[in-house]
Amino acid sequence: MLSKKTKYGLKALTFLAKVKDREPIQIAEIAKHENISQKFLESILLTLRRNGFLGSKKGKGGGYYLIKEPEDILMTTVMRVLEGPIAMVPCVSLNFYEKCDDCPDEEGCSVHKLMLQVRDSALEVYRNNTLADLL
Amino acid sequence: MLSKKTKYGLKALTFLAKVKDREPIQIAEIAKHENISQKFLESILLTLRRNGFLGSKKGKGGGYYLIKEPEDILMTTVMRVLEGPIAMVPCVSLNFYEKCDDCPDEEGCSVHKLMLQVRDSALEVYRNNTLADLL
DNA sequence: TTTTACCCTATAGTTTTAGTAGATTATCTA
DNA sequence: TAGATAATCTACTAAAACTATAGGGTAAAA
Repeated sequence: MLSKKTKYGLKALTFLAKVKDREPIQIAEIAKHENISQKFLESILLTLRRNGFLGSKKGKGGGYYLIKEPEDILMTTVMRVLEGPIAMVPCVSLNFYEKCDDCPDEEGCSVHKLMLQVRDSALEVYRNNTLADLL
Repeated sequence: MLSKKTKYGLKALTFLAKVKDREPIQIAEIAKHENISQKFLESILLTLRRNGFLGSKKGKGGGYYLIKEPEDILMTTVMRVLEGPIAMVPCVSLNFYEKCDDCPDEEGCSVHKLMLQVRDSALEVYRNNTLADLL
């Protein structure tokens, strides 16, 4: 299942991508427009800022704004930041690899075999989609 | 993330698919061979039996055995039984569809758009793999 | 001094991953 | 045929992890 964190994060990004002249939008406004718990959204926007997608401005007239062009925001990056590994199993993860402790033979593992294909197919989708494609 | 339930279930299925003449294998043996908690595996095998993948036999010489040919066991079915919906969001699920309560416009939703592609790509993988392909 | 993002903590709820205890059924043996 | 044994079956419980959200205070910008 996609976490609400990711869902909300994606919605916030697409919302901000539509804003004219990238002027700052307040958390409250995004939350209201997208039906998101404001406090939850707060933490999501924070991680999006820390990971280089958004900029922020404090005080009156402040808020969040996109600091990249939507065309340059790949879904692979967004998903990894918000949702974590794209692979469904650590032993087939490119960026978060970990050996299964219960599995002696990775090459002979049926789960490994299947999940490798699933990872590749998901990866292809995410690589072929930028934020601009979702608008 | 893939649940351990699914992971163990897949491992058990591939293990049983390799058994000569489909003779019954005890839970304990599968659990030991695949490093799985026996009691947990017990409940997994039960749902696999209830869903028509396995047969069981009680008493001495009893155990579980495959009742279909591995070539006839599609991963779509297995995944839906063990893991649940293949879609990451209910609003793009074929078998478990549900409307998002926070989302007024499904067609205009960026998450919907993206997850539809992810679902289709995953579905293609699962459709192209039977249990036999994992051996 | 108001407005906004920032930061930390707590918590209710849910899901996952088991573990415990015993009932039930089939087979084997005396 | 009776009883012992071997296995699945069932239900309940529980610990742990994760998710989603709320509260309250701090810092910075206007």
